[in-house]
Amino acid sequence: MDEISCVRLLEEHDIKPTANRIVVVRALATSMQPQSLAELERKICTIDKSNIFRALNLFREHHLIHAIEGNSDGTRFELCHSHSHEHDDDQHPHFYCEQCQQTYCLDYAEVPEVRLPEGFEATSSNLMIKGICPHCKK
Amino acid sequence: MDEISCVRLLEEHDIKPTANRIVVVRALATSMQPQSLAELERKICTIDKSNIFRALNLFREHHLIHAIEGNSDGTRFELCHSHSHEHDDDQHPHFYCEQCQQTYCLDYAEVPEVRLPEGFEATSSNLMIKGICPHCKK
DNA sequence: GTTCTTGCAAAATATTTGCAAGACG
DNA sequence: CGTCTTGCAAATATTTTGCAAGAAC
Repeated sequence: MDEISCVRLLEEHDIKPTANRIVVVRALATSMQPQSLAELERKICTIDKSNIFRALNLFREHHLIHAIEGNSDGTRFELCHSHSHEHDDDQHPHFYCEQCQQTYCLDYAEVPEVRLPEGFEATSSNLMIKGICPHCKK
Repeated sequence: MDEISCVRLLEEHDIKPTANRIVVVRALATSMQPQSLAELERKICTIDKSNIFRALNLFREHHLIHAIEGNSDGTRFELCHSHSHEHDDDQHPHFYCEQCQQTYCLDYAEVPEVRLPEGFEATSSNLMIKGICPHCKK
């Protein structure tokens, strides 16, 4: 994804496209897998981690990215596929390789609905499958 | 759960039932919800956190408890319902209340199978639903 | 000038390990 | 004795905040 597209993406989500933010979005956009703060920190050595952190929080508030938890190692982030500015309706399962610790998106599949007991109200759901990926299995 | 049952539970999983371990299992057994290390630390003020930590790790290795991730705040632990010593086939969804930060077991439901791409091999899965619980909704 | 953004440092948390003393057999 | 367990301290890792300098408007 080029710089122009990154700027547009930020603006679509009402985020002022500063130099740092463009770099962070681009790092997310060009990653095949959801990235953790630590991974981004390693990739983007020109920007301080506190600013990557702040950018991620901002992106999250503006529904540009969403967090994926349950990876064993920290939270990871990926661009929302849906373009809604209000909420993120794109929630697919993920696969976490216990060997190489990569998180893969299983975006062909849906997270199935679970009937909740009376009074519970869901806002999001997260299905994490763990195991060994093809690359590590060999 | 009384002390005798706790001892038996430990022994069934080939864990030597020391005084500390009995206290930790009991704390887990008498909790309605999965507990985090921090919560256990607060409940069990007689035992150092490093030992609670080591007990939890040991229990996990012996498939007496399993970890539940994706709570936003750290990992939580609950007794395995199945009595297998080899692996844990009891994997039900959980509900995390974003208000009170409690994790509820939805143990009436199953975590549905997701078809994985060629070469991926699953060992466990974890479905976490977030939202507001009845108690906080009022 | 006022507000927003940035980098650095450091606070606050959370997780994990080292080690010596003690318990257990 | 030798092994396992425990408590305390401290190392690590992770997440988050404070603040002053600079950029943007």
